[in-house]
Amino acid sequence: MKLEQERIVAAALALVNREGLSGFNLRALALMLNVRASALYWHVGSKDEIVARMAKMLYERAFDAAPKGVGWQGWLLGFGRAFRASLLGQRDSAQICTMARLLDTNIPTLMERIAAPMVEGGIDKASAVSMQGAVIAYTLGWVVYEQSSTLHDTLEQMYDFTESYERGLTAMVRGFAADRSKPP
Amino acid sequence: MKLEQERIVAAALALVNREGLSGFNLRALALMLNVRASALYWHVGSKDEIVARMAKMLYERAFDAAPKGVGWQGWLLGFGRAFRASLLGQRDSAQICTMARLLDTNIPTLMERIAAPMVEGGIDKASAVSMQGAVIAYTLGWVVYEQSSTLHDTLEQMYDFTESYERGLTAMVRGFAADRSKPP
DNA sequence: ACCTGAACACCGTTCAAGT
DNA sequence: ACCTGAACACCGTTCAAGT
Repeated sequence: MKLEQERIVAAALALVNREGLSGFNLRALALMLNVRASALYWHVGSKDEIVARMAKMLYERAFDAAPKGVGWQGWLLGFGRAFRASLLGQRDSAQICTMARLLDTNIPTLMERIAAPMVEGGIDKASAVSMQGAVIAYTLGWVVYEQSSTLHDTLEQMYDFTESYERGLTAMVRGFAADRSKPP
Repeated sequence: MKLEQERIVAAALALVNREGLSGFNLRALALMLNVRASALYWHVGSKDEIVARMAKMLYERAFDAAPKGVGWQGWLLGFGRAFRASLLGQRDSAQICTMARLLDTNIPTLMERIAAPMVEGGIDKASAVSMQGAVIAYTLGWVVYEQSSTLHDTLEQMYDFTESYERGLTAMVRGFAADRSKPP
């Protein structure tokens, strides 16, 4: 039963990769699974829930790919890069994350797990979640523009996406480090 | 004729404020203007175009509200805050900006205008657009989570939105300043 | 337990026809 | 020039009915 949900989410991500988010609908999704659209409702509550699970998958991929044991600054940098890579690996992923209404049950566990490497590094939990949230927000927003069908080409000829993302990321993390070295 | 388009966009923003983005449809929008949905197509090309114009409005409000003549670092900080304020003043604004496919004609002029205060401050255009883009991305991403119906309450009890946004913003801008003081 | 078939209300968009 | 009325194809979702 859990397996069926994961099959649905995987098919949904593949469908968005092929057709784009605007071409993602339950009839086409059901067709990929050799089933009718109404059959999906046995395994999943709504289209919104599918979108939420897609977004969760993108966060988890980032968490799994991010290098561990590199200190809290290294973790912030690594998770940011891994999150961007996760998003760039999936078409319209930034839109998916933006419109996803993550389930209340998923949120605490997901945030705990992501902030854990920082707390272990000696950062208080409030600061950890706050800084982590800033890096995630920056990365998501960055990919919104990088994936924008109308903005991508124009932006690309003004600066290199990876290089500029990196500059913003390191600037932010360096600024956080400077912040924490001044107040005891 | 231009006036009609602005009336449509204003009504659309008001409708989203009342009903949310999911309740925003052309029949309801037309009703607000005492007209049928099909009549909108005389003044505007599509629903997507209306969304693009809504997003453009949000960027312009930020630009107009941001303080001028405060140096390039002050401009980055001021524009970031003004953009966040503009977004928070409109329901579901982050979603609007994310899904908006800005028209190609608007992009160059809009970006030129936003980067102009930095270029006047002695920053080369490529760096200006890059740093500006990072601040915009961070702010948009931040408000995505701040406006998220399922995340807002959980995040609010972990940290103060305004204070944490401010810490991320100043960290990034301070990092940019440190960057530029080292390489000549 | 799991799926189909048919239907429901709703949506963006088009277009002939009105004024 | 600007709008209406009616229609089109499509969508998420529900639910009785099948197996």
